[in-house]
Amino acid sequence: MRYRREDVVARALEVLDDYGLADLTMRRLGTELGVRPSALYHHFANKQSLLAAVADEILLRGRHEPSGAWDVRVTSICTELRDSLLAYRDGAEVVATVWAFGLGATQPHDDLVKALTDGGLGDLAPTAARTLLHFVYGHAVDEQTHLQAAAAGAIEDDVRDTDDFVTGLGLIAAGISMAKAVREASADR
Amino acid sequence: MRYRREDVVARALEVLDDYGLADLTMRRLGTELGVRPSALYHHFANKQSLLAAVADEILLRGRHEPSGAWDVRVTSICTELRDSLLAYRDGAEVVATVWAFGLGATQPHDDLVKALTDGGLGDLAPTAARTLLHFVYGHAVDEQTHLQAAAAGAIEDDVRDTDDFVTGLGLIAAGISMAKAVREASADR
DNA sequence: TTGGTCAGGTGAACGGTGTTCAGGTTAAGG
DNA sequence: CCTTAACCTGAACACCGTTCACCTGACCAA
Repeated sequence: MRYRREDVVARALEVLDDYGLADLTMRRLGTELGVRPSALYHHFANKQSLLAAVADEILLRGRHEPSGAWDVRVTSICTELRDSLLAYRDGAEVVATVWAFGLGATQPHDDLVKALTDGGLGDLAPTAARTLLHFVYGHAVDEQTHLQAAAAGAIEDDVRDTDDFVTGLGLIAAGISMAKAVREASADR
Repeated sequence: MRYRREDVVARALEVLDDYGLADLTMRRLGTELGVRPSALYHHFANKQSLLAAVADEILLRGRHEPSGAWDVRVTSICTELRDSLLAYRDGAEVVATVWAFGLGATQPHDDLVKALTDGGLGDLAPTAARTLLHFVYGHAVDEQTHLQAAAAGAIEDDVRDTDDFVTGLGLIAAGISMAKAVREASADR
């Protein structure tokens, strides 16, 4: 059986979801495909590139074209991003890492900057976008870590995480509209 | 030469700062101390425990007793936390990881919850604290990653990171005071 | 039909990693 | 002086990502 790059990514995503990031090794993925690990280097320069492709695939599968007023767009981008991250085991960590290393996963950032620019945030848009992203990634990683610890029986679960996310996001959204108001007031002088 | 636990932590912090997290291996640390790697397991159950101790040491060295009005206290906790994280190479990643895994580094969180509770945020305090922490950790990891990439000549540096931090922190702080105002207004009914 | 090209895969190795464990050594205290 | 406990050794185990020379089979042009 011969594989193409996209086949490898799809199988990697399955391994990730079934066994977790720690068990997503080149050897494991090779075994899963019935192939020596070295064969994977025909499709990816290194493991980081593989993970970058996996991250992009996670985002692609959960993607919705943003629409509506700028502020509801911001909220829905963040909420749907969170859903995407939580849809696969360790998805948050994979995507956050790839994004931090600048190897991909730029779609949510770009969408946010666009929505915020449309909202008249001006040169505050990139800062606001990164602030939102840091929150979404941080919260999702936390939640997924605790979820897994709870599944392993280490701690009891905390079902109020969704409320917590919505509340935290609302806090930042409020700060952003306040900054927008200040910006517009000073432009009126 | 025989060592105590704190000696090992101090040396680990030096290795981290000089060579980075990737080179902070049990073998490397052992060599640095003139000791076999297995000797380190007399002081720490595993590498994660070692890193947890290193994280706590990083926070301890940069610690200032928070004082003043609740809102300036929140700002200064976050700013000084950022300074602590950036004071050692890969410090942000180490502390953020340890915190995410729930193995330690709880001081900033506890300080924030206290300040926010004093500020009358009520049961919103934990959520607000985590929102702030996600921002500070995310921002610091980003900054440190890019700083290192810039030092390696991969990209040009971005000196406006401090402004970016202050702006982002201000955004969340504004959201928090707004939430506080809403909370107090609804309490007046 | 033949022959060349090349994406995809093999097999073996290299130099690392965290971790375990039975046993040795050394400093401190009764 | 002798015991106890903290500290350390040496060797191994089971992994990891990555490299490289070589092989294989499908496809396509002549």
